[in-house]
Amino acid sequence: MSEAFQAPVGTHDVLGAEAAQWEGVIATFAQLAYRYGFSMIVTPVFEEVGVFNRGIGEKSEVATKEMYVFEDRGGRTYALRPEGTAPVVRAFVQHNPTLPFKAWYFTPAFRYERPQKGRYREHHQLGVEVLGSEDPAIDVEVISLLNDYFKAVGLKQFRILINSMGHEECRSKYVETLRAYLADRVDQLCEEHQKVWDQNTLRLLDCKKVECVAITDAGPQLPDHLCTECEAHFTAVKSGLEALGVSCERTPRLVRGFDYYTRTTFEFVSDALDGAQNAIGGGGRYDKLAEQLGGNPTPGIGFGSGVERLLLALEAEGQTEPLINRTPAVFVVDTTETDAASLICHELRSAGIATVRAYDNRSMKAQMKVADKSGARFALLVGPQELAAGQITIRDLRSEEKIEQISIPREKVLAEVLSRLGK
RNA sequence: GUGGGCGUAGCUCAGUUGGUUAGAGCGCCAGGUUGUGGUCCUGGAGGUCGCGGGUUCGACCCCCGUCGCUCACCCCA
Repeated sequence: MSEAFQAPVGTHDVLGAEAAQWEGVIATFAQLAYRYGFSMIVTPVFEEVGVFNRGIGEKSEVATKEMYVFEDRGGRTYALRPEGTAPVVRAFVQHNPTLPFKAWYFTPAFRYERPQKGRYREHHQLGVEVLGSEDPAIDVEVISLLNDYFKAVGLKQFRILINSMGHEECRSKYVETLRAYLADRVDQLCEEHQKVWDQNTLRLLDCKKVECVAITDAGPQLPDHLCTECEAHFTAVKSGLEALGVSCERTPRLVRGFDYYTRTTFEFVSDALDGAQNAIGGGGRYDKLAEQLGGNPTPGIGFGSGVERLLLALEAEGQTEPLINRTPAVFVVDTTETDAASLICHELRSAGIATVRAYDNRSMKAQMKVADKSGARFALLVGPQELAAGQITIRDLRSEEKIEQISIPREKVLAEVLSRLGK
């Protein structure tokens, strides 16, 4: 046992019933993103470290302590992506596509942290990015998409927190005011922040310690420092969402971990999940990011949503049924030791019917047991009798009381199965 | 990075104050039913008790270390 390998710390294999759930939530997202006019984008899982450092902030927790950074054999320094936005913006800058550029993705993300419930070293995100417009209608569309998505997968107990960081100027003015205010009260902060309060001052707003909450509550507030344009933008987003019947709570404390955010930021939180890891999706505007990554100034907005967290939230709400059916329609039982099963399977599969079978010439009883467990609707039986008579026996595996089973000519099997499946 | 809990069959777990061949349920395989699943009955396979060291006449049990899992802090999806 000690000789066998296992998945690295903080990573997980997804298989079996869980995999069906993954397929369901991913397919639902892809479908919805298509409806909203997004195309899929695939970018490398690793990038030059600068892509992340410049975007999410060199002093941010994620960049300083949590990135998987490595040097390749050519001496280049790369990082495994800790989040999904920066790579998309990098690709956008590189290819300069027509605007607006709307892309969705499904990607793993890597952060070197201590794993716990709802937090892993490798997790997966579904997300979208829109580049090329600062129209509040886009903010509305992006938030509405995520809202529709969570509803589509059956999530009920979630809320939307929204805030505006203002553009660069509002933001830096506010940070200055806040720092000045805090400078006189450092000793009243929580132990941890007394040491690091001037490193990333905004993050202090996110501190849950009573000391910090009390001080920041009494201090200068972010909404009071927005310029008229930023406040107008925020108001437009808010009313746009209301028009769609999407309600959200303005949360001045909502300060997200990446430096690239400007103006709108938002977070979807699940009330079915315990406090610490309750964010199931989050994002915001990043109007300066394209520039920071060497492109033309281009506003953008997007979100990332954690698949593992979403699944935890669904489970916490008691919803464990996959959104997609992955049980086969037909199971072929063959005891003739010929290629009969192989031919039937191929014929049905070619006609679009999910068909499975047993292998290794097992007894009919054994094959029937496997058929039962497969969840297939029908079993097609071929034994020496059927082979000699040119027939196939079709048996309904779902009939609970009476056993329903008839034999039909071999050449009529496809038509019979299709009609029984209502196709 | 810091702290708590836990590592016994594929899974969920028992295992008496350390005492001889380590158990159950589920799952798996075979048979009962010489061609037919879901219920039932019988039998079987499967464990170097995470790994390494120590204490002891003797360790799954006690001690130390290590690896892993898990929960929390921090941070975030």
